[in-house]
Amino acid sequence: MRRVRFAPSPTGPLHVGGLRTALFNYLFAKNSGGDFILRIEDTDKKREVPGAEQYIIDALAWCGITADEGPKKGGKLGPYRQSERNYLYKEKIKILVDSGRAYYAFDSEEELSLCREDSEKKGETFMYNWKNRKSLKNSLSLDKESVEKLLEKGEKHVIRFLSPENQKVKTVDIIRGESVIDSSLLDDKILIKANGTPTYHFANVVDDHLMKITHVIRGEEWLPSLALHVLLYEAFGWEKPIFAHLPLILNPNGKGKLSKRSGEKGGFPVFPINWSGDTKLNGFREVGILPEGLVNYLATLGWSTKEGLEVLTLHKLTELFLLENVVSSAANFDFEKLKWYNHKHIQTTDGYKLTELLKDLNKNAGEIVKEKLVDAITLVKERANTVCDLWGLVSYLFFDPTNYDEKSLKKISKHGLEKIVSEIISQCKKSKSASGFVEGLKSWGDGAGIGAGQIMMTTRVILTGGLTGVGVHEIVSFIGLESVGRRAEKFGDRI
RNA sequence: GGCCCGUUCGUCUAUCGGCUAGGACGCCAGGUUUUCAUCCUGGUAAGAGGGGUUCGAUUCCCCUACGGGCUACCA
Repeated sequence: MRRVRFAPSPTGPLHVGGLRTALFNYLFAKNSGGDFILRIEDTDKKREVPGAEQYIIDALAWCGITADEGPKKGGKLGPYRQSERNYLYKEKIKILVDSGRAYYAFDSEEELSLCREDSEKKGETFMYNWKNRKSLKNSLSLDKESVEKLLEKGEKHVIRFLSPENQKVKTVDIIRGESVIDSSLLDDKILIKANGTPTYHFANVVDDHLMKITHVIRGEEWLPSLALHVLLYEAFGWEKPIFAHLPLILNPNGKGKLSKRSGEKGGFPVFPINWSGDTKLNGFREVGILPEGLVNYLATLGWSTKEGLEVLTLHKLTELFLLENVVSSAANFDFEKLKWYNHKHIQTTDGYKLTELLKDLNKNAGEIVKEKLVDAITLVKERANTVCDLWGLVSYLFFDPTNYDEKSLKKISKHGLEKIVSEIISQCKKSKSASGFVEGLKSWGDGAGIGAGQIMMTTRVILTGGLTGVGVHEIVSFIGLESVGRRAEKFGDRI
């Protein structure tokens, strides 16, 4: 059975890149009834942000993605926070040290940054590996006794992986295929930091093995580390999972990874839901995007169905998802297309649900009687791209226009205007229903020699303040003849 | 700089050696809507460049260019 994991760091709100990774993991697992595991990679306590873990869980839940095992949910292969698994890393690193695949290094950070500066001056990149490890301060260069003495003394040290000097490392990524890396280009990565906690590379491999992860699906930024991870598995003698590196999501112009800044510049969020940390941030939810729309759009970034299907629900996506159909090239984020997907999902969402969402998002809408608003929204929802759009589409059904669109005024003819307005007012008094009103106006027009189009356009301007909106008949029937009369009088006063 | 990954319409993508290069978003035009939008129909627009391999390359290989990622005691 497939077991996959999403392993974010709680360093801030989850952005769409991370969300897409989570989504693909989830779809892949659920496609075959496998397990989706949430693991919090909080080994770097300095960077941890309060509330971030909860945010990740909430954001995923909003999208309909729930973990089968995780820090809150529990599970038989926990704990699911790396900070609570240190005893396991201690246990496993011993295996590597004892077998000579890892070693103690006593170089201070200052010493190393001096080395880096030195190399940089020569136009080189400093690497801690087979080339120079013998001339640095570690258990390979020092004799056994002094190493023991240093350890006894409690001298600060890290534990590094001993990268082989001259080995061709074959890596396989099922999206990109095989690749061979020369291990002499690798450096002796730190596995255990001076404070005794593991780095990503070590914790990741140990946890994936212990949690019986079958497929590692993660962002492309990990591709350069794949050879190291493969070497780590081999050093332990563990079976490797299958690796898949997802292409990155880039800014709309293709320059750089999608970032908060580019979202600000382009006028769109990059987070699923609002973040209320030290800086407040809007999410897609707050600008009126449905989780169904976001999920659908994200799924098409780097993946597609053979049949070219476009509008799909989460449920349908899990049915159709194939890792083989994931592409290897990065995708530019396009808010316009997201809005189109959202538009499609709004059309199939019922008016009641949309009303609740709008009431949360818009204070004015919150004050309107729910049943009335449901009716109005049902009338207009097929036109909206976002939940927020709904308000603009529906407001003339509740409020008299306060001003009239210039262009629309020009379009309705000047002469006869007063006659039309007063006829509208008198029809309001005479008529019993919306259809009676419309019919009455039309037949009056026939007699007076005024075209029906002209009358309806005028009525529309009176009712909406412009030449927009649902059918005149619908508007009249929704707001009632009394309101129509009032709006006509207000309009009459204006001209 | 070094290493790695990538490159099909403006954007997301299809094509697994035979192509008049398909679909979607966007944009434009027409129709429906006595308005606007929705909706429908049509149009616009692409294989980065150069070498190979082949009867035939968008597809396979190499080089170049461009873009991206990594290069931390961050993940």
